[in-house]
Amino acid sequence: MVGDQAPTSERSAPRRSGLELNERQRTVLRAVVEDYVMSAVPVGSRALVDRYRLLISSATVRSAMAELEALGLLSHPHTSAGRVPSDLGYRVYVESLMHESSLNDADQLMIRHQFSQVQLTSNEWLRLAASILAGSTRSAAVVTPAKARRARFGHLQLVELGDQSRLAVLVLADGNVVQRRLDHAVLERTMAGAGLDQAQLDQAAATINADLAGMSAPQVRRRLPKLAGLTAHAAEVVASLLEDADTATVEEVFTDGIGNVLEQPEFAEGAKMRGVLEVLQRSDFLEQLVPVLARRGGVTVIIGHENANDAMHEVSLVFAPYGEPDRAIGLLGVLGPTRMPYPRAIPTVRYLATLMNELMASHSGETHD
Amino acid sequence: MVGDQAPTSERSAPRRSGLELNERQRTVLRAVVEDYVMSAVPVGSRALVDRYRLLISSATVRSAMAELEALGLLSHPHTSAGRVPSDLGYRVYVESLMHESSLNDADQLMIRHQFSQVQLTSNEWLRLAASILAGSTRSAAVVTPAKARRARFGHLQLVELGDQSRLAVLVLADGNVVQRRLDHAVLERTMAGAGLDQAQLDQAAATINADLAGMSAPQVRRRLPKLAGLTAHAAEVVASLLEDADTATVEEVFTDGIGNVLEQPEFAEGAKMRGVLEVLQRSDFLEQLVPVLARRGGVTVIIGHENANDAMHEVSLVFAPYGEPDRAIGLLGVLGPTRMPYPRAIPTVRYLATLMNELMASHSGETHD
DNA sequence: GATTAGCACTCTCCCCCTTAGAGTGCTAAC
DNA sequence: GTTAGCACTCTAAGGGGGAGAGTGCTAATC
Repeated sequence: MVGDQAPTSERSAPRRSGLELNERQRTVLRAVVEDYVMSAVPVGSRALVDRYRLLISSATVRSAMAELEALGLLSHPHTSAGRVPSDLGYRVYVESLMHESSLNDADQLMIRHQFSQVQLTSNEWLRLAASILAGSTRSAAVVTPAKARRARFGHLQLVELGDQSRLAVLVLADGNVVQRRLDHAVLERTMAGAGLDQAQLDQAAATINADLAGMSAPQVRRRLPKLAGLTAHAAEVVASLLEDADTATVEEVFTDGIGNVLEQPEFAEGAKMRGVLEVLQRSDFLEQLVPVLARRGGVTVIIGHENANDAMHEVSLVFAPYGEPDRAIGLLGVLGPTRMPYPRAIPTVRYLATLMNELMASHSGETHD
Repeated sequence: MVGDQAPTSERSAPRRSGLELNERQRTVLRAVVEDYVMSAVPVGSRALVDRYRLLISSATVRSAMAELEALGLLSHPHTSAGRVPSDLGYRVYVESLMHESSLNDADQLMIRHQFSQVQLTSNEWLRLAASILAGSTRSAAVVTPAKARRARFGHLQLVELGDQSRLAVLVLADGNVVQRRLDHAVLERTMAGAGLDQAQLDQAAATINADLAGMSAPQVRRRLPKLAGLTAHAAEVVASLLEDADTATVEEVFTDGIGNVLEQPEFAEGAKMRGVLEVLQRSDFLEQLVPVLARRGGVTVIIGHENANDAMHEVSLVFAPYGEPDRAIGLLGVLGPTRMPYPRAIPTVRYLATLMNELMASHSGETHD
C-alpha cells in the first residue's frame, strides 16, 4: 500500500509493535502535543496538570513523560526544559490521539459561499482554494492544477490572428488548454510561400482532430510520417505540445500564506524557510508527490523527517489529491512547521479536496450524461 | 512626466535644488553606498579611506559625511556607529553617482542561451525571466504576464469535448487566451433540449468571430440584444470573459528568489517579509503599477519610502514594463532591501525587458509582414 | 582656507557573572 | 501505583565592565 521507493517515507499507521500506549500515556501525549502546538513553548509537567485539569500529580505526569521519551515520542531540548513532541510523537497523535472532526457547518458554508462567488475558471478556483487553506489553517497553502499523468490529444484549433501571427490552441483530453504561437517563418516555408487563410487552417485542424483523437505524444509521433504539408506541421506542433505537457514539472503552483509560516517562531530567522521555498518552487518535488498521494487517496500527513527531502525536515505537509484518478489529478494542501494544528488542517484539506472534486465533476461533464 | 496622483511617489531625477554635491561629497557618498551594499554594516570614515584608497584623511571624510548627513543623504543609526545611506542617498546614487554599464556580453549570451532552450510558451518565458532575474541579482524577482489594458475580442472557439462537456476558448486581441467551461444545463435550456454537435458550435463561433471582431466588453454587451439562441449565449460568455479579463488583478504573478531576500540581514526576522509578500500576492499593487511604469517607460527604481505602500517601506523595486504600449503590457523586475546592488539590478532588468520585447515581437507578428 | 592630527567622548557589542525560575529525576512515604 | 519533597540542572534575563569603533571638535599644518 505504501510505495517502497516512494520519494517520501510517510507512513499511514503506527506500525511499530511495542507502541501500545496506556491510557495515561495517551492522555499525556495528547496534552503535550496540543499545548505545544498552541504555545510553541516546551511544556512542563506542572503546567500540564494545571492547564488540562489532569487529576494526577505532576510527578505522575513526569514519569509518564519519561516513558514517552523512552519510546521516542517526546524529547527534551535540554535537561531542565519541558517536553516537546518528536516527529514520531506527532505521528502517533495524528494516527490515534487526535479528535478529528469534520469541518463545522459554518465553515463549510462560508467556503462554499466563496466558491460560488467566483467565475467558473479553474485557475480562480485554485487560487481561491489556496487562499482559503492558508487563511483557515494559518499555514502556507499549496495547490497544483489537475492534469493528466499522460497528456492526450483532445481538440486542436489553429487561429489566424489579425496581424498574420498564428496560434495553436490545444485542448487536452483532461480539459487543460495549452497554446503556442507558430513561428511563421517556418510555416511559410512549409507552405512554400503560399498564403494561408483561416479556411485552410480550419481544414488542417479538422483533419487532425479526426486523426489524432485521444492520442498521446508517442502515438502522434508515430502518426507523423503519414501526414504532409500543413497538416504534418500542425501535428508536429501537437506532438511537441503533448510532450511539453508530459515532461513539464507541475507548471503553476498556487501558493498562499507563506507569510503565515514566516511568523511562526520556528521560522523567525527567515533563512530557514529558504530551502523549503526553493524545493517548492523549483524542483519536481510536487510532481513526484502526485502519484504517491493519488495512490493512497485521502489526506496524507508527512511529518518532519518522514519527508525524504532534507529541506523539508522541519515542516509538515498535509496534502490530498483531487480530481479523477485516470483523468486529471492535482494536489492541494498546507505546509507548516511540524508544530501544526493537525486537527484543523486535516479536515480543511479533506473538505477542500472533496469540494474541488465536486466542482470538477459538475463542470467537466459526467460521463453518463 | 511623473504622475502626481500616481500610487507611488517615485521620482526620476533629484529635483530638489540645493543638492549640488561637490566632487568630494560625491566620492564619499558613492563609496558609502557601495560599501554598505556589499557589507550590510554601517561604514565608518576610517574604513572608507582604507578600503577605497581615498587620498584624504578620515577627518576629511568625516566632515564630508557630516555634510551629507545634513543634506539627508546619510544617516546615523546611533552616535558612534558608521553611516548608512538614507533612501534619498540611494536615490542620488542611482540618479547620478552609479557607474551603470549595460550587462556584459557573457551574461547577455548566457541569458539568451537559456531562452533559446525553452519552448515558445509565453508562461515559460515568464518563469525563466523571473528565475534569471532572481539568480542574477540575488533578490526576489517578479514578472507579470503582458496583457492589454482593455481586453478585446480576437477569436472564439467552441469545443465539444468527448464527454458532452463544452469549452469556450477565447483568444484575446493581445494574444492571451482565456477559457471557460460551459455549464451545459444552461446550454441545453438555451437550445430547448436540442442536441448540439460540433458543426453547430463551429457555426455559432464563426458568426461571432465575424460579428465581434476587436470589440471590448461593453461593445459586446451592446451587441447582445441583436443576437439570439446559441449565438447569443456564446456572445454572453464572451462578454463575461472580456469583463473578467478587464477587472482581473494581474492574474498570475511569477515570483522567484524570495529566499534570496529572506537571507538578507534586513529580513533575518522572517516576519518582516510578511507584509511585502501579502501586498505582492493579494492586492492590486502590481496592477496599479502597470500604467505608471508604462507611461514612464524604461527602468523605474522605487526606493523604500518613495513607495506609497507602507508595507514596502523597507524594500526597493527595480521594475520595467515590457510589451507593446497599446497592445499588451507586462511588468518585470526585482524586489529587495533598499540596500540593493542597483548597478547590477538595473541593467539586468533593462536587458530582460528588451529581451522580452524582442521575443514578443518576433513571435506575435510584425504588423508590416 | 582647506586639510589633518590628536583627543575626549559616546555608544554598542560582547563577555562574564549572578540570580531567578522552571523543570527534572530520584527517593521515600503514602 | 501514586505522590510529596527535595536536590540538582539548565536557561533566560539582567547587570556590570571593558574593548573597540566611530564620531565631533579643536588646534596645528600646509
